[in-house]
Amino acid sequence: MKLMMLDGNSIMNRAFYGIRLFSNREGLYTNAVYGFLNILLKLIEEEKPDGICAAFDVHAPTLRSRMYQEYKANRKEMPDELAVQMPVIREVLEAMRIPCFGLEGYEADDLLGTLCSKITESGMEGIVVTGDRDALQLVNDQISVMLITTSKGQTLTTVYTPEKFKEEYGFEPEKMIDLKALMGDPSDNIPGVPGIGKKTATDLVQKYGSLTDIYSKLDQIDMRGGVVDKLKAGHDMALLSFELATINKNVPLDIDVGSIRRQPFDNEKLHEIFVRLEFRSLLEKLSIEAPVTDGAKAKQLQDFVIERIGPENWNEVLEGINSPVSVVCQPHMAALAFYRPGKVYIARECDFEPGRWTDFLSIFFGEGISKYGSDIKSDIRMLLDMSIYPKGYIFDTALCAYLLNPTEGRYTIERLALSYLGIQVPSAKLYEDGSSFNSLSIESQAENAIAAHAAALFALSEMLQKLLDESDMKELFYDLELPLCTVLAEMEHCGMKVDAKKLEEFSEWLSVKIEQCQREIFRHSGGEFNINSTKILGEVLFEKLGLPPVKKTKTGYSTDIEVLEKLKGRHPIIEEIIEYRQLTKLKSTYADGLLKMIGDDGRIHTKFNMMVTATGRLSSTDPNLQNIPVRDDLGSEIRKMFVAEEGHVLIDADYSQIELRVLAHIADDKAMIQAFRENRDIHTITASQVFGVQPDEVTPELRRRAKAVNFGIVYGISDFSLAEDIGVSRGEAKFYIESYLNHYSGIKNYMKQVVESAKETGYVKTIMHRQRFLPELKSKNFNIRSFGERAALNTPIQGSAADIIKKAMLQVHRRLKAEGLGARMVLQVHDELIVEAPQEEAEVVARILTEEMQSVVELKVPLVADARMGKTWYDAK
DNA sequence: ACCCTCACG
DNA sequence: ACGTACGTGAGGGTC
Repeated sequence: MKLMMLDGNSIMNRAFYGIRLFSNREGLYTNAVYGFLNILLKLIEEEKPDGICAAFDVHAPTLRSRMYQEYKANRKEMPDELAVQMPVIREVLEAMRIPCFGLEGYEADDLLGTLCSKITESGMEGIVVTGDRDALQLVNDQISVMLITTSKGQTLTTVYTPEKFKEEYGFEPEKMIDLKALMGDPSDNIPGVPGIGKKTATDLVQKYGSLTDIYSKLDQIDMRGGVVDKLKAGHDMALLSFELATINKNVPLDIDVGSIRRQPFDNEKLHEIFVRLEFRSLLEKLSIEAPVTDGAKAKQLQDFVIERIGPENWNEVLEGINSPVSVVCQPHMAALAFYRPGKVYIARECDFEPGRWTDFLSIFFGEGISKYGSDIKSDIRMLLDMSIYPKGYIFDTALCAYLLNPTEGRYTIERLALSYLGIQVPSAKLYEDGSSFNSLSIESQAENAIAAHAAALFALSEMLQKLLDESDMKELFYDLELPLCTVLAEMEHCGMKVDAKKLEEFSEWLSVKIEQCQREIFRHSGGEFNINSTKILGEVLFEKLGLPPVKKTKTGYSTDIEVLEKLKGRHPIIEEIIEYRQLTKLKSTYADGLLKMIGDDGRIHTKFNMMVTATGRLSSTDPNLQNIPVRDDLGSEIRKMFVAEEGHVLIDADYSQIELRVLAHIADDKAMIQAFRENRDIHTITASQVFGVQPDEVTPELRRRAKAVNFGIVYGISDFSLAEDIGVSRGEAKFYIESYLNHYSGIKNYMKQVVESAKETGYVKTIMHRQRFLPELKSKNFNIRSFGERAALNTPIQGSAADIIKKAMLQVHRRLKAEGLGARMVLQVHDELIVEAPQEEAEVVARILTEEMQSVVELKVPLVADARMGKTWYDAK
């Protein structure tokens, strides 16, 4: 009979600090609960205990706090983000039928100690799980202690048996108390003997035994560093700390340890809790199904028949569709399922004659059939790749859920069904692997899974449409985001032409340079090593070569560009490393990275993601074409490899200062509005105002500083960071900011007002009503809260600029189509649009671009866009 | 899986 | 007194 005893507070603490902070959609922090459960589930699996229980601290004066009043006063307060999770874990443990103990006036330690002594008496076995080394004093032949540590995000467990303890510490487990008495516990603010650290304390206990022994043999102690004097002086402290470190094993706790047995979880309750906490992976791991009795919705969703569509009946079925259906497409489009209330139809390519499949798809994806989808941009892209031009999509659950809360991360049918409907649908993996779908039988898992997804998608569409109707984002969704799906799908489908040969040559040239550079580095360091490893590079620079470490990271020496710049001139190796970094970055990420992505058509087809950013921007992946080098000469060579098709040109149009213009508009700042209306150089004007000189007296250096201030304002500035950035003193930076805000008083007011309003409502909005929730603003943690404030300031600016260029994309797309041009939009880079156009359309297209980009919205300042053209992206920029 | 570094707006 | 600018994605190393 083995009983596992959890130190609730301690494990929650480890979990909290071991995992990055996250919360559910309601802003309830859940990371510690999540981490706790992962640890617990792993332990249950590995240790297979017969019984489990947990002990918690109860807020009340404890014996320890009475003994040592400073103890309580000095003890670090539990952060609020963790405190709110304590009742939640209690609730979860109750649903798992794991008894929790807490007793006023006693700490969890003491309860565990008492349980252990009961176990020892009754001849059972016990294992204490905790993150607190104090508990090691409980180790004996029947009791082991599992110590949980988190290091670099990994959770490690070490089981201490008497043997293991002795091996590590060199004395018996119960002498742990004597050790603590001498060395104290800095994390708990227990003092120990002043001047005696871990090393000396361990030596003392090993050589002389218990605290009593040590003090009775003081005259025999032969150690350096005035140890004996320190012991004499700290005697009282040692006695007090001994008391504090001793775990009470005789708490009045009326429990029969033998009766604590594992019981089946209350799955219904767990399901309810996990849905609320959004612990989808745990639901899956524990195979907890939704309670079927959970209302009509769940029933309706399981209440459908599956009908196969084939060559013989598809015409008839499609003709009978007169209301929206929800469609789930399988990757590669070898199969699809669609739902109308009560019925799921499944169509598979393998059931159709060659060529007939696309006929079917063309009709199904025609205007006549209204469709709900999930991530329809991807579906449209797939269809375009099959030369089908889909129409009739009227809703997208993923996109809608993203608008409702853009910081959630993923918006799959599975996840949305869980959080919006409280329903578990089978994993999409069952049908997403196309190869298996073609070989399955009617009742197979994959078929049921895709059908269940289609059904859930329908219910989700109805629910999310309602939520959208209640929001003020209907227009944003139906007139901007939804139509943009087609535009982006077309851009992905079209792709950008790349000169593979030139790119390969560049890669080879880089290889040669890298080798030279590497040789130089090895020569300077006097040996070979992996320059890519920051760990080893740090050792070489700061230990072997003895250079001064400028800055540290969490895990060691920092070797980033800022550090290297500071070390420049102190050793010739530094410049070589800077060059090496530049060359290898270019080769691996850009030259070789892009070469891998060139398709059979000689073009690169990036993916534009609409549901990633917190602000409403797009992002680009596989490959990322939004971060192609431009800021330095060698890097921008890459842009020469992006070329226009034969007889075509690239036209690149970008907004001038869109974020500052948006800021001037939102903040309604008279001075900045005027500057933009007069079409002045904003950084020069800023410099003139902040530094009190005439505009024509603004030196390049002053303009540079003003530019940094302008950027800083947009990001939510601090004097410290601005000082770092432009290399002036903090005081000077502070003066710049104050001066700036005095001249731009509208911006000063805006900064104050937007944060206040966000704190009140919990969210911020863009000019087109895109919203972002900021639960961070409620945090008691200064850093988290400050982050929330900067995000509150920045999101309306960055997000409104994103709204604007998205609308511009729709208008440009429509114009190009309406005017029957052969030009195609191929790329968007946040404030920049790139179009590939037949040579003869160049001038017309350049004009369309600037016209449409400038006219999307009427702000208090003009929007300005400039277009350039060339055979390569380099030339067009 | 996470960290560091570095590319972009 | 805190710790230090917003938003992204990719590659290579480490554990």
